[in-house]
Amino acid sequence: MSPYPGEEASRPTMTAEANRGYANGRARQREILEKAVALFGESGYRGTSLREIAARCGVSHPGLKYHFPTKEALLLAVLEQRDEDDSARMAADDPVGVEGLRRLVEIAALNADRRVVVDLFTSLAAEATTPDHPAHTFFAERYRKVIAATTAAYEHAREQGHLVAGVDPATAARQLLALMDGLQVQWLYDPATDMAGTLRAHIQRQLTVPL
Amino acid sequence: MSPYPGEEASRPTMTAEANRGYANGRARQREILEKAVALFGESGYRGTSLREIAARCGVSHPGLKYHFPTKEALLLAVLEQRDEDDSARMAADDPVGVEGLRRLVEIAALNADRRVVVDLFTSLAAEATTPDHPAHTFFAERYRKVIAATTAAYEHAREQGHLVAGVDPATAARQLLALMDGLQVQWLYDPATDMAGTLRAHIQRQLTVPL
DNA sequence: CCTACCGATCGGTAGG
DNA sequence: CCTACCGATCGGTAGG
Repeated sequence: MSPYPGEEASRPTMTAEANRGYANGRARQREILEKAVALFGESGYRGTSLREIAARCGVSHPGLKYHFPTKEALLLAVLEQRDEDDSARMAADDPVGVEGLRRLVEIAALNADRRVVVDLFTSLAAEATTPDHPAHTFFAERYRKVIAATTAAYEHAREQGHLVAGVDPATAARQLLALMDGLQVQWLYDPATDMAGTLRAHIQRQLTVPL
Repeated sequence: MSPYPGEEASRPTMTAEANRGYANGRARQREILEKAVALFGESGYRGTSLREIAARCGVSHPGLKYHFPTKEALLLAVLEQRDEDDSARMAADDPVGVEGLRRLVEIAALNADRRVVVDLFTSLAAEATTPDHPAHTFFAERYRKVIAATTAAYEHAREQGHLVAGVDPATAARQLLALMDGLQVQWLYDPATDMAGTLRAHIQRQLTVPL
């Protein structure tokens, strides 16, 4: 299923030596993804060259293409890997109600130590608003899903009587996620920006219980 | 003062014909800026070539450089022009208190008909978080100024007794601007997003008077 | 994984 | 404003 050679291609006739080579290949792939995250975040997708990424990994640029056949494939691999990491970090698959909102504040707090990741999503989300950008569908889908999940969290909070009267779950969800995105940009320009605290203050004003 | 030749250079010895040429030059400059706004917004600064902009204006790319000596100069001219337009749109130089907050909602409403402008600021603000980007200082300064002005508006509202207890002006200002930025990204992905309405709902919850 | 190469495109300059 | 050019760099490919 993987679109990358050297991974599945050698699997059927795998010997001990091929297996070691396979493990090395995986490590190299992780290294490439790590460097790509940093560079796509710093300079965007369009502003980053495969040669730059390859150089940071100590390989030639066709060497990089041995692991990821095109620049676009590398981009999508980067985004999918980051999404998986974030999902793992969210622990529960569908945190619910006030607990779900608390999770978002925790993520904002964690992000203050992950500039490369914040840089990545901020840069690419803005770059990919054009429909023909290779990451456009990824982000359009991502916004749709995250807004839906956050709306559900607010709805659950309302059912529990934890929501201040007059707060509309769908509107509140869009506000919360817009706030997270906007605070990340402010924080990139001014690291003194308190992302988690500012977010917490916003949510607390919508709740009847302590966050 | 202008860094662009063909504008001041010919001024001292201006004849009727040179004057007409000068007027044509100004019109051409406006056209270049207009096309540059659209392309920088669609593809970012790094993703846009001078040849693309020039082609849309029907000139050669050295022809474009006759008006703007470098790509960077063109970028800064675009940003300065947009800032002037927005300042003019804000009418009063320093809208104050609740009236100042209302102005921000009005701008959000206007922006729903100015995709190119929203695209421009969203793309460039994200791209320019790197300190060596030519627009970095512009945006860092812009955030600083806009946050200060919005904080002042909230403080004025508080003095008038229009602010709900517990709303901190500085925090509220950062929230409001983050919300605007984040909603613009959501709106670029989903034009059904109600930027002005969502913003208005947020502010209304902080006020003791109707917005 | 490498070297060597491709055509395309970039921002900028020379010279008029 | 133009044509013609520069060196640099791009993503991708050939062939091993």
